[in-house]
Amino acid sequence: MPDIKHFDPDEALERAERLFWRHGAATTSIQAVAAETGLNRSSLYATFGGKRQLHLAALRRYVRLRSVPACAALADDTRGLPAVRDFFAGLIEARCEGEYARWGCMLVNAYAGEEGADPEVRAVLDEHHRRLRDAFRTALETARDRGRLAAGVTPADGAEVLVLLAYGVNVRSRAGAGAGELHRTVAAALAGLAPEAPAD
Amino acid sequence: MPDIKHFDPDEALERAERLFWRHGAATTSIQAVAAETGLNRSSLYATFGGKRQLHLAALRRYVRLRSVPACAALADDTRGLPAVRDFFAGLIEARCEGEYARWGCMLVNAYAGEEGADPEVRAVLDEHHRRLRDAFRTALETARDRGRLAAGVTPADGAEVLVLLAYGVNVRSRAGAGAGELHRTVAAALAGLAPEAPAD
DNA sequence: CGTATCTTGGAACGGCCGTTTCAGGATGAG
DNA sequence: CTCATCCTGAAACGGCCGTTCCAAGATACG
Repeated sequence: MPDIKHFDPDEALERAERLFWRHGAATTSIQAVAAETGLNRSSLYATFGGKRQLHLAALRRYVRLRSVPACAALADDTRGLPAVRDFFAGLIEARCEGEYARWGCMLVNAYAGEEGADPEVRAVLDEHHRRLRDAFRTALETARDRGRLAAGVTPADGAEVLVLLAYGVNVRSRAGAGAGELHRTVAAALAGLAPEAPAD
Repeated sequence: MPDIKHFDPDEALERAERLFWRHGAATTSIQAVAAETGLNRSSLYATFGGKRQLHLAALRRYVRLRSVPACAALADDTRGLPAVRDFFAGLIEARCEGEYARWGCMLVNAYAGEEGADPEVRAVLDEHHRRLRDAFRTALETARDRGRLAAGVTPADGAEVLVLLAYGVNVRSRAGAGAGELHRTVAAALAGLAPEAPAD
């Protein structure tokens, strides 16, 4: 039997993910990934195939471990608007404090970069957009069914608005917007979704 | 007397602006700008000083000729919410149709790229953010003074929400979102700003 | 026309890019 | 232990990067 890998591919991928997330695909070199992981370039090429595939794998890891769980938590939260409120609270926290502060969202960053032209990247971005929108819609449908959604708002349209709002939060947080400012802004936006006289 | 420039610097800057806008700073080379303008690299360096300064100059040109006029039109429009509605209509049109379709906003693109780490770039972005927010606030104050703003909304908070919404539109349009979808979403968001029973 | 001054074209710089190649070392089945 | 198999490290590839340098050309004053 052959030799076996001397490192954990997923741990290396996580390091690559962070570099791509923080600095973007264009300005992250294979050299930099090799330095960060402690691996030789040959091992990276043997494992992932090249920069394009490595970036895609990192993007998909980000979706799998960060975007999907957050959307699932939102979709599974049966409280209606409070679920939306907590989703944004967690988003702002993650974007403004801790290890990933001011990194923005890796997917939104990719939207704005040249890498968005790649069809496979675009597919990942579109899939994420749908997932987040559907999670918002589920939460808004719950709110509506309980009479806790403002009269003029449909869950479908409201969900699209909330996705754009989330994109805006991701953009602004990368430029250093404070958590307090973002919390306040999101609260104002969500206030428009609740009925004038909240039932609780 | 010396020789005189054999080209129009602002025309060259506009070509550079378009390249940076569409492809981003990291993936636009001086070579590419030279090819696009028909100029030699020496002329570019003699006129603009280097890639960093060229990119900054292009960014500032974008602000001066595109962002500032749009914000001024919004701030000078005394109709209140209809001014906001028309601002978004023009934005979506520019982002989805015509020459610059699917280029997004050069400033929002810069937010997401590595170039956002540059303090001078950040200053341009912050200035633009304030300008757009203040224009929105002016429009919302007008609406409020005429009783055409929903009860729970303050102009200051509403303006911040609208800026995030605009950022979201810019992000999504770059990924190919349709004008119809964006118009619909923006309309839903703006509906939340108007009083339940519109006065007109 | 001569000349001082600036622009221009083109070559050249070192350096990093993504990628490939290959010898040598590690592995585990037989 | 043998050996086929795969992995690793290091060197090398051509190519493009941003930038600098310099000779040749264009210009407008005297």
